[in-house]
Amino acid sequence: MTTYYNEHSKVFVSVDCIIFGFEDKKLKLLLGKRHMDPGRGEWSLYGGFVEEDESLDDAANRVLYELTGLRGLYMKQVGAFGAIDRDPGERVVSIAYCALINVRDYDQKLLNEHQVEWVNLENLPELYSDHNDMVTKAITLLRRRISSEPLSFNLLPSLFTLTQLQNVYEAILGENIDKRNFRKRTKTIDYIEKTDKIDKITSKRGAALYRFNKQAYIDDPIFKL
Amino acid sequence: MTTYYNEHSKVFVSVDCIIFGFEDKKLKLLLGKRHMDPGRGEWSLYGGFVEEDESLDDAANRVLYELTGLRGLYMKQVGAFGAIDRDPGERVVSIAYCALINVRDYDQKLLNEHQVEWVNLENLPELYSDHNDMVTKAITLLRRRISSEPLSFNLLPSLFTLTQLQNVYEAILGENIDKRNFRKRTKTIDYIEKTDKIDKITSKRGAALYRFNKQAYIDDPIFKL
DNA sequence: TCAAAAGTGTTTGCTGTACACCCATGC
DNA sequence: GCATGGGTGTACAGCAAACACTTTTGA
Repeated sequence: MTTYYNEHSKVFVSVDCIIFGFEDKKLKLLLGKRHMDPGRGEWSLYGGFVEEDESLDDAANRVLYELTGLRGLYMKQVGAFGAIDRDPGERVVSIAYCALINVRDYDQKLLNEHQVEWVNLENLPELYSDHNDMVTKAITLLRRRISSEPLSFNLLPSLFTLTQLQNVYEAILGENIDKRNFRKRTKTIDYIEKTDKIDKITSKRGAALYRFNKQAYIDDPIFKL
Repeated sequence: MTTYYNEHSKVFVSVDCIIFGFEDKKLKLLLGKRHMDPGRGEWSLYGGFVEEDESLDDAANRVLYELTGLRGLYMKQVGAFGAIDRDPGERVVSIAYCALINVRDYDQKLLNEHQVEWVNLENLPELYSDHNDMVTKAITLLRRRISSEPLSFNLLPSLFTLTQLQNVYEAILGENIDKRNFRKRTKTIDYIEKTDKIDKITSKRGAALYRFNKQAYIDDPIFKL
């Protein structure tokens, strides 16, 4: 039961993107140093203000596109952050969004252009404002969801080996997984399909490449890994 | 990396409260009819604007207190809703919060005073704006959390019978639970304590009253029911 | 005496977990 | 020929699910 608008104050609303990537068996985050005040020089998530003509989701996708040049990425709202003085300049409410991208899809030139880099989650620096809280919450959600939703594939190329897939789970959950048990489980999942292609890059013997059959998942959306 | 504030537009930010209650083996929602434009007369969640001197969480707690006169209730953010035209009047971004309260703690007089009522979740009417979406998301989160966090106790009096507790789970999960298996599980949970009190209201024979020992939970916060 | 809710154990199947060795290849 | 990562099966335990009858008491 809201009361009349004009008795109330407006605030800035922004979105901040927690962008996860995966490389060298490690989870990474795309971070940059702020190049404006307040907080100039501090490590920060990449964000932007929500404009009049766009929804929150649109704003998050726009910001992500500006940074990566990629569209249609997996993205999910993490939550709204609204402490009074969370932004040192003005009152800004920010909606955090979490994205999962395949590091190899990300154009290296853009790293320099936007002055961002992939930072290992393990040695996360102190971030601007409440961005550390945002990251913490995003990781909690990611850990909870990774076993019941097919998110892991977003962090990998469309063709991947079972070892790569297992490495993603180990990085996110922060624990070692038994190889035989893991592969046994993948075998029961119909839409993790073995292709006839072989990856010869990471091993001498070569490893079978698998792919995620999205349509098969949509037809029977049960996931447990 | 946000750019300068004054290039951007401010918007109204509100909170909306999804208030769950439990009575007669049914989950209920506290709803009212809007008594102002836009949307006058439509069923709606109870909400309010976020003011300059309060955080989002503070605003949600204030709104909930205004409505119920109760403080310290369980409350959790559901998410931010920000479609451009979600509010027919002005651009308003709203943060949905979910609260769990014991219906018997709620002063009946306030029902009339605020013109709200408990509505069975099963026959939920069409709500103002995107409030149905908020409710749907809140229920999804509630279902997911009820088995791994001690939320159910918030919907019950401090002393409750195991049958009442089971009824809460059945109402939230929407399925019948085997009584013996359910009670077996409760027995393994140390902080669901049997008291020496007997409830003689709902049964002739009388049922043992239990209580949730919050401190014991905090000391060993593992929950699985 | 009957209706209504409380209370109580056992069996069975399945799922999750622990565990170690051979294979193919490039260098 | 050896170092590197790929690939495979079994046994056991613990948990989850199915299942039916007795007890108490107020009306």
